[in-house]
Amino acid sequence: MIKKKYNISVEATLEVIGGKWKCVILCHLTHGKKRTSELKKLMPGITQKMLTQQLRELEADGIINRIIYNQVPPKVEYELSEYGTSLESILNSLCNWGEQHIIKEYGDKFAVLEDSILNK
Amino acid sequence: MIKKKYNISVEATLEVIGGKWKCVILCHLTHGKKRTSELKKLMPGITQKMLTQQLRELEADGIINRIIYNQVPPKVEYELSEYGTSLESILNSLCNWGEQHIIKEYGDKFAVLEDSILNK
DNA sequence: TAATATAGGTACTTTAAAGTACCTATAACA
DNA sequence: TGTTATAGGTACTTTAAAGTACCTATATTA
Repeated sequence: MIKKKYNISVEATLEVIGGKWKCVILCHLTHGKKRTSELKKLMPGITQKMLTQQLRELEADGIINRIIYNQVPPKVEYELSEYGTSLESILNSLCNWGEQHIIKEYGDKFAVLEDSILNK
Repeated sequence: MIKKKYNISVEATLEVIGGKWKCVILCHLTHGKKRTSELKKLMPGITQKMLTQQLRELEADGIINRIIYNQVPPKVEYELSEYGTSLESILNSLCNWGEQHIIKEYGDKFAVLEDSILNK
């Protein structure tokens, strides 16, 4: 374990949930455990490689659990770990803020949020 | 104004506060307004260019105010705007989570947080 | 007169993040 | 037999983020 120096504690948070995809993945997982293929459908823009890569990193940081079912074709599910749930309120706040921001910028959210996620 | 499509609202949040520096800058500004040179001291790793660039973007998104004093040498201060304060609780949570995470990973925060920020 | 402090601009380069393409395994089923 | 579904690995390439180096202005002070 290499001891890094941080100038402010938020840097440690960003190491864990920073980047383009991790918050998105985690927000989806706040709504319950998901299979890899479900996550892919929820995130049309992500590639297989990036999805697995981000999931591996989140797993390594203890944020999510990987549940492997021994069957063919393979089935794997991901869920927030107990530690991961300590991020839940932050993730919800980030989502809510985004929604309000969209409303502020565009008037209503229906104009810019994909139908797929509004019909939930 | 180009209408973007988001697959999840948190993407809108990340557009505003994502990246390596914005959360750090904003966390510092939650403790009150700061001059450019103060921010540079608080963030030894950031370059002049990145700092100004990030500040410009945050200003463009309405998150911070830029206060210009007409004097030489120049004096400019940055503060959270009224809209920016809607992020305050998120920023505090992100800092607190990071601190807890550091403690979890390293046992105590003194080992990895720079002295400069602990002696506050 | 020349140095200092402050804030910032700009062209260019480097690095890290992300993406593309192609590969694996295997049971079930048509 | 060969196609499908699922999850994932890997080498390589592209792109965007970040960094480097060097430039500006001007009142004040030594």
